[in-house]
Amino acid sequence: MLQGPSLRQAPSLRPLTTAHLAQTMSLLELTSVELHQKIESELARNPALELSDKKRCPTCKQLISNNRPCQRCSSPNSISPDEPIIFISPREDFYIPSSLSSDELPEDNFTPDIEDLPTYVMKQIAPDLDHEDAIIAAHLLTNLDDDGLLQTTIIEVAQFHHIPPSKVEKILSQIQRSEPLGVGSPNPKEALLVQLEVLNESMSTPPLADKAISQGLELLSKHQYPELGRMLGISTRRVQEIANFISENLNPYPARGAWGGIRQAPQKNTDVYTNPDVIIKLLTDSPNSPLVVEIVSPFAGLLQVSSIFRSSINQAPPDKADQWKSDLGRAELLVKCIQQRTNTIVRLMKRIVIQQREFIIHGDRHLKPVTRASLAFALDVHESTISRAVSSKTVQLPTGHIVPLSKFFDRSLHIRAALKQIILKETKPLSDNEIAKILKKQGYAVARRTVAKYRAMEGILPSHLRQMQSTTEVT
DNA sequence: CTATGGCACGGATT
DNA sequence: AATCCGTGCCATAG
Repeated sequence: MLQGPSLRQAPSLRPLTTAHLAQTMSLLELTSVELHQKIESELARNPALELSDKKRCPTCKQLISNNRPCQRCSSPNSISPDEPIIFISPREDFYIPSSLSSDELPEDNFTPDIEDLPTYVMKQIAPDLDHEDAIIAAHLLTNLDDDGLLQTTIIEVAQFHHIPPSKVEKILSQIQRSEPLGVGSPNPKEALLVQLEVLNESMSTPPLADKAISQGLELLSKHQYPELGRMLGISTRRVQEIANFISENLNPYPARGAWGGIRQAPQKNTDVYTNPDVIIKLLTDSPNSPLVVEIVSPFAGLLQVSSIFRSSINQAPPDKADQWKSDLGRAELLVKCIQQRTNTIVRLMKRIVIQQREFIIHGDRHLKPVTRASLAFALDVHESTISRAVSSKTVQLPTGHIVPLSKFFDRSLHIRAALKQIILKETKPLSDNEIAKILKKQGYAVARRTVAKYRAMEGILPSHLRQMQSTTEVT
């Protein structure tokens, strides 16, 4: 043992702190779903961990220790318009398997109540169907999951009704083309393809986007853009554009945008388009109302070290003593690190939400370019901390769109939004050079080459191909 | 000749 | 240290 100069801490504490740091870091990178999984597996393995039985306020889901309503809900006067309301939502109810959820799922008063999905869709297509078709449609619609994806197969339905699969297919494609677009698709991939196809009728879509989805969805969701680029024979940047377009305009889980639900069990979790980690809403319809920021943090406040386990640590059988001890340490560490993770995210989000209020409410054009580094400075944390916290997390905006948190750090988003407007308002197709000039007038000094890049990123065709296409409607 | 896309370089960002 | 992004230069298409 070295006699180190520092006597401030017991030697055994040393590795604990570094482990602590390391784990905090790695936890920070996890999305809420990933964290949820980790906690669950840890709960199953580690007897020192348990979930407390604290109740949560039925309206705001904050933890409450007794039967009093939580302060936040009982004193709504304390909110000032500029201060965002931030709270941490365990949301564990959404992860409960369907057997329990059907009747125990509490009202979700963060999303507007709408009629249930099957009837909503049925109303749209009913006029086009005869009686027999309607029965099939109903059959299909009752087999949707909460994401709006089909849980049965075409063959199965066809056999059930003794009709050719092609007929079922036809009806299904009608369903897929109604709102929410892509509903009834058997998988996210097909949902995306349908959406892309329909969208293509009204606006320009990036070339090869269909191939990227049909052949490279795996790579796409893993962000392996260079890889995918090679596969399709296009540049990485192109792939990036496609990916942007998809996350902007398409939704692999058709019902989720309108519905905003969080479910989804062990599927692939490295996906941008899955459950949000943060949900931002307006408290009221007024654009001046404060923002409500819900930070999804699985089991927040519920996970704790079992006090029974802790107090009986001394009575451990000799052969198990080490094991117990390490379990206890592990549990304490995990709880602490999760707290820290949550704390970091809360501070981060608070700052972002205040800074980017305009953007959140009024859209892309109002995003203030802020680098992670400057935010790190403001929050007095290391840059890498911000990077980790931002990477791979997603936010649901008041519009219902789920976007990557990194969108808040897009340096050129506001310019691209301005560009989109210019194109939208143009009467004759403007060349990149002309667009660059207009942008310059608006205060965005960008090179003509850059305009071309932005244009491509937004999936806008070059001027000579833009000619006749917007004859549909202009108001 | 003009408009655009590819490639590559250098500086900023992570 | 690795990656991203804006730009300039050049080739190609119309």
